Amino acid sequence: MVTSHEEFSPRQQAVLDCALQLLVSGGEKGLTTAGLARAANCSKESIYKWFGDRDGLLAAMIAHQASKVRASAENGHAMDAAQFRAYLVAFAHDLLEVLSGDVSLALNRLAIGQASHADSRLGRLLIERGRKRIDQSAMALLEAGKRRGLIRYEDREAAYHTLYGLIVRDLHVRMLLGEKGARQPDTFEAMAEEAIDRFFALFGAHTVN
Amino acid sequence: MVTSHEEFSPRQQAVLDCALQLLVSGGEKGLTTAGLARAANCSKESIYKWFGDRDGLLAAMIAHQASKVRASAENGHAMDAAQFRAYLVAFAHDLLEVLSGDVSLALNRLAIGQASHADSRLGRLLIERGRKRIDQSAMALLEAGKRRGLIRYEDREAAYHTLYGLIVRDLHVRMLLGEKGARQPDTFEAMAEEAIDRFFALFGAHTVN
DNA sequence: TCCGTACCGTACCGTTCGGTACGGTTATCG
DNA sequence: CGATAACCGTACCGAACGGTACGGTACGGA
Repeated sequence: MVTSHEEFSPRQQAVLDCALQLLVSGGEKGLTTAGLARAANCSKESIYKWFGDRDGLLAAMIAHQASKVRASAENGHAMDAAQFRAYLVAFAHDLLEVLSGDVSLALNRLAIGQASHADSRLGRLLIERGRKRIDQSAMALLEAGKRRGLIRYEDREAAYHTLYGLIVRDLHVRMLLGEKGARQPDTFEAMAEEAIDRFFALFGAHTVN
Repeated sequence: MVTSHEEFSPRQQAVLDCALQLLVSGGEKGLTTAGLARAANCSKESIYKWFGDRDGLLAAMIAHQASKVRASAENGHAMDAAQFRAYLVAFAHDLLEVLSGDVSLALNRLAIGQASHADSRLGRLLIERGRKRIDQSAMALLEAGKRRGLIRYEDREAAYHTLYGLIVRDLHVRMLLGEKGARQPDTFEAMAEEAIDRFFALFGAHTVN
């Protein structure tokens, strides 16, 4: 049983990467212990020794994937309005890129599929390890913008959730449902710009409210 | 194979309702042909005769559930700003109620879980039969508001998607992931009001842009 | 009354998958 | 060199599930 934040050996990480690839290509039904053992050139016995059981393997996959992305903690320096806006656009663009990624979609599908019968352990893990990081960095950015008088808001969380909604809309669910029209990364740039425009219209310091 | 829009006999509808209940309580793994036959007091043979195979059953469940909700086609009469706003708030509230419903969440989880390996047939069915209706009625409402000079926008779809994002934010995905904190229907009213406030701030006719 | 139809309940079959056990191989350490 | 440990590949087991077949029953129409 993988409890909290143990690190995995390089060999185990390779197996986890292989498992992620299998999950991406074949969905949950495409990820079997026998198939993983064959694809990763390891034995089923090792898989069970390392990860306990299948649920442990899934949890380890989420933890492993989450450990790959590092939070970008910058914007400590002074920034003007244009830079702040550029940061927000970049955040929006990155968010759309991340959410539309193959591995992200596969893991979210997996966790959502499990959410009904198995409590929601994977779902909580996914939110805790994957989303919280993004939320924190974005809210730090918002806080910096407010401190410099570039935006104004009462509730930081509410402002962030509004920003998120303006950026993502219903794209995430549509992509999760497999709608191909929703996955066009070449449109993300324009969508990011538009979302940030609207965000400034709502929270910009120059507006009336 | 259930092709397009055949209707189901009362007996078949009862079985489909039973299947939905099973899906809600146990997730996809909780819905087996044997279990459904036992719960619905019918034979497996009948299930296969009626719906072809398991996929046909799932598709029939989506079609059956979608056939329950009828589009509310009203607001043909004249309305003032307050009424228009009330309609929008009601739409937002209804949307949140629908998306947080047990059956809706279960079906979305099912379709999302299948989206990876089985093309995305169920996903397309869910969007086509469930969402399109909501989208159309909401956009008709927006159009009526624009015609009366209560709001202004260039692109109807863009305005609607923004409205959707302001209302739902990331609540849908969080509920799909099983996060309990996201499902608090007593907060939907306030969320709907806030979302519509922001929508008017962006698209209201009295604002600068 | 007889026949066909639709249906139920159960038994059955083949497959797949999670999980375990075992023999063989490599490598590190004393 | 001998021993212990880690690991691979394969075989194996039990359970569950999708799908099919069959006997029994109620009903409606000729």
